[in-house]
Amino acid sequence: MTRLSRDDIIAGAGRRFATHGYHGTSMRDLGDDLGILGSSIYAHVGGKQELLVAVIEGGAEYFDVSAKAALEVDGAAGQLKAFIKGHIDVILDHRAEARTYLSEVDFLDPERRDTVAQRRDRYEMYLVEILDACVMEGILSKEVDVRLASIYTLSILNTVDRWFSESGRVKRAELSEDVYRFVLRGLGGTL
Amino acid sequence: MTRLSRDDIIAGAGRRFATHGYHGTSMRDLGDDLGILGSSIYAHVGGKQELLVAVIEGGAEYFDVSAKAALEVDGAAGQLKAFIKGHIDVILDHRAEARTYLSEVDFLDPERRDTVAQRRDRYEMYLVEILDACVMEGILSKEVDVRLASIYTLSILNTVDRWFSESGRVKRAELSEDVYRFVLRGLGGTL
DNA sequence: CCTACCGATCGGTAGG
DNA sequence: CCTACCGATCGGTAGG
Repeated sequence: MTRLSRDDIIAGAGRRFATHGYHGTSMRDLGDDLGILGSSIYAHVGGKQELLVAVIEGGAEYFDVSAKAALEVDGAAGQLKAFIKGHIDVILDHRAEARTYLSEVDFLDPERRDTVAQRRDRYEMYLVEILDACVMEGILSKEVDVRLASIYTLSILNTVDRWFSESGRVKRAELSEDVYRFVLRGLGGTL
Repeated sequence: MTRLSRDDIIAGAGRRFATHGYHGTSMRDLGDDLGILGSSIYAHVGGKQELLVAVIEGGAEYFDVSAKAALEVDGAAGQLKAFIKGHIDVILDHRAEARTYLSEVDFLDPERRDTVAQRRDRYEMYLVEILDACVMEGILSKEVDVRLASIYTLSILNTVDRWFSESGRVKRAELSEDVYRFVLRGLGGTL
């Protein structure tokens, strides 16, 4: 039994926030999960809100890293494919942080919430850029509403953790491929 | 200043739950919104959980009615169009109930939560039925994974209230049309 | 990380 | 629907 690290506490908070919500989680609940008292958590972090900030910014970071990597790929089609696969990997490999990031932002203090919202907008803009590139390369028609397309795509991607199971019928690689095909075709593109 | 009805209380609860979450809402918060004391709410309902049940089952009912109406339409394409338009109308005309239904189900008592989950599965089955009909009518290919298709479609539909604005660039009728086209094309169908 | 607390707020009730 | 409460739980702190 060694002492817990700050990261352990944050990871535990992420799991609780993702399943029970920020307001549905008490410091004592969290302590129980970690095998310590609720009050002992204050030896590692300043407070409950600080935990939410850490979890959410951790989640945001995963998505940003993934998007930036996707932009490095050659060719718009490859970028779109990488963006989709990257998003699915983040959401499934970091379920707690990703879900908290996607669902609990509203409970951040107003100022921090705005910052995170901007960061999320920027992430969406990466996808818009990629879709624009698809139009420029002639993979997608100029008539495509790229803004709507990015919203549809992210709606699908952000829900994956709600139904996907690693042991299910559909495999993860197939899913990425299928979403890519669905989106590209949906926009009238050529595969 | 006349007395509030039970429905007024439930509507108020829906608004609060949708924006602040079930656990982020206290009976006193709710009373403030309604212009009464938190404790006065107990003259109308048995408790907080009963409010959540009422809001969520109200939301579920709107969706069910909409889906059943869609199934009455002639032709699979028309049914799909009606299902999509109906879902968007429910989510935008009853934002509070719909959002609470979609986001706060986990906070229902276990038994009730299972019932609601079944109801939601049944709603998804309506869409699967419609997509199956599309395959049978030759609008969609037999290779289409109808289960995945229904998930993608509902993912898009369930997120609409998060970004759509009545005063925005895209009109509601255009949106329904656009989602319909996106889905049908995405599945390799013919418009 | 625990002991021993604190004031504030929570869901809810009795009685009118 | 209000007055006047109740015990339980909340986020958080002082001191070790």
